[in-house]
Amino acid sequence: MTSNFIRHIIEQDLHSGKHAGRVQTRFPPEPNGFLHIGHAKSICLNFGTAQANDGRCNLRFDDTNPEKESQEFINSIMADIQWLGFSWSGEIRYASSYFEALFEFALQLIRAGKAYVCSLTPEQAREYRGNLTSPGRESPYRNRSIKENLDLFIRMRAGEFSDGTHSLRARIDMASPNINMRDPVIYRIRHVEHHQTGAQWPIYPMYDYAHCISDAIECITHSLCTLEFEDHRPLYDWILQNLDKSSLHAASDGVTTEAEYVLPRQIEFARLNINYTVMSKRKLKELVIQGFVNGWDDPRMPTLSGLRRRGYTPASIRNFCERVGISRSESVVDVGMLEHSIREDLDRSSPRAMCVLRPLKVTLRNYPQGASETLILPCHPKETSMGARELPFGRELFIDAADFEEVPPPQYKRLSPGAEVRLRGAYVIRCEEIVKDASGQPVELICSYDNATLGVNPQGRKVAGVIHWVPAGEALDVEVRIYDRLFSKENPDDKNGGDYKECLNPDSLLVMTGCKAEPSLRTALPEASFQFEREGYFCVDRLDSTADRMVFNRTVTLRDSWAKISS
RNA sequence: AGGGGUGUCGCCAAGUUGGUAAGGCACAAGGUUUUGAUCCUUGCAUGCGUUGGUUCGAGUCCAGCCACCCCUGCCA
Repeated sequence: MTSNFIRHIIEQDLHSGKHAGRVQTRFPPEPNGFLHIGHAKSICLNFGTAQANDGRCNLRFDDTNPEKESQEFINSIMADIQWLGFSWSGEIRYASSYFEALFEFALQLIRAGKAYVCSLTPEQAREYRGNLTSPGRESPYRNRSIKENLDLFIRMRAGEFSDGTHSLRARIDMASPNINMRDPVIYRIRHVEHHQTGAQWPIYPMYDYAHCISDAIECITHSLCTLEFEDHRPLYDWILQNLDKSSLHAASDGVTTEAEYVLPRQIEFARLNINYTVMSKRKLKELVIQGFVNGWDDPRMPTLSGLRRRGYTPASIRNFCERVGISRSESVVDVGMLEHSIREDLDRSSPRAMCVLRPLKVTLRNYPQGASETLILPCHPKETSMGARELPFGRELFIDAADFEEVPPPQYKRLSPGAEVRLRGAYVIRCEEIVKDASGQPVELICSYDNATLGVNPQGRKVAGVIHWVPAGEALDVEVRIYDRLFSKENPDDKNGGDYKECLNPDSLLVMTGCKAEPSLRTALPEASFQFEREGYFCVDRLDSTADRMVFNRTVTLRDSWAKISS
């Protein structure tokens, strides 16, 4: 476990006794889309930090903008977190369940002269805000009396005003070089139903206002978020510091005594980027809505539900996140790192099987007509505890067309005319004749087998190549979906390259039908992973696979040093 | 032009009082192997954005410069 700056901060806090040894984090998604692997980094960080320090981690839906949110997303987020292997502390939290408290705190700010109702239109407000280099101007409503502000704000809540006519603003500093401090809006009027609170509220708090108070209510000690919120930290602190601390404590879930009640600290870290994919919810949503992929859980998507369907395991994703680390520098992680993580896990855990993607018939002419035998193959080369499976062997087989070359390139170890190759777990065969169709394509290989080579190497010669095969009669007809990266450019977000959708990889999905799988696969359950020997890791599609038409998704290929040599 | 950040090997990333650059991925070369897989061994930054300075000694301290990222939603 490599160290990082957040672990350092927590160690220091633990050492100084800042929170009396307490570590409380939270994962605060907005339910406006599916979780992706970038969220996994945050989940692992937040839940992992709590776990490592005997602390707790809440799941809190940051649901302050009902227009974009829905219960469907809440459900998927909960499922994904559990699938990843984490469990939140206590009940699920919602920022919306703090609406009443949030309203009371707003009243408190107004009474202290720290907030006012502004009646500028959104357009005017933008104009008054100034820009990056010039300061803003104070709103003409900035000096309304406390009494008037109270009256107006209460009427806002009562639903007397239409959307956008008024807003509640924090009274900070219109000349601040930090634009977030130029009297930020903390409440807006929105006459829309909320997925949790229904039609109860015509006003909704803004993120900056709701988030810090929600943290304080939940007695969060370390509020971990991504770098883009760095500029918001002064506002986060301002709001909490301008509220009466004992009233915050009173509204909190009461874990600590008054003396121990410490305000949460926001700490930012760099978000995860991976090459050959996009990581913004907006773009992922666009891919779904415009039909470039088949839903949020399309196996090509970097969403957790997509990765799951692709065959990624929770452990592989957790290991990946650990490997990538936490820092404050923006970076782009090579997708090879993710692939390494899943290969590492699946190599250890998945049983081996054979499946021929592009069947080429092989007839063993010296194998007795009508005869057959049953071979026993181990399910894993190292893990003997995984047992063995049976495989029928006979005169007619299928091998993969990719394992035969009529004119073999240098160093070729597979089958070619006159050459010998080992059938995995079975005999050594020699290719003696090629049967071709009208166009000259090989359709069948007539071979001989050496019946002295079952389980032993041939005498006096070395057979270096080993290829996979299935029995022709008993093989299962299956569909195999070959997935590749969704984008063909390393950085789809690169503005110079035009719209990110222009570099979608046209070959990101290849559906192969008529593939031949060994019969032991018949009982494979949805989501089960296998290594199809010499091909890669595949899983049974959890949604589309049926007993009479099994569907396997390619999770990732095996490392392929031959591909490097041969090209 | 203002504010906030970041720059250590092709990609991530450690480096906590200045003492002479962890680890992972990738890559390369060997070895084992009935998966050209796995596994094992070895190699891979006299260099830490850059230029100066302080010091016996600097990735770590100081100053200047350069590059890149974020900020002008009543989004989060």
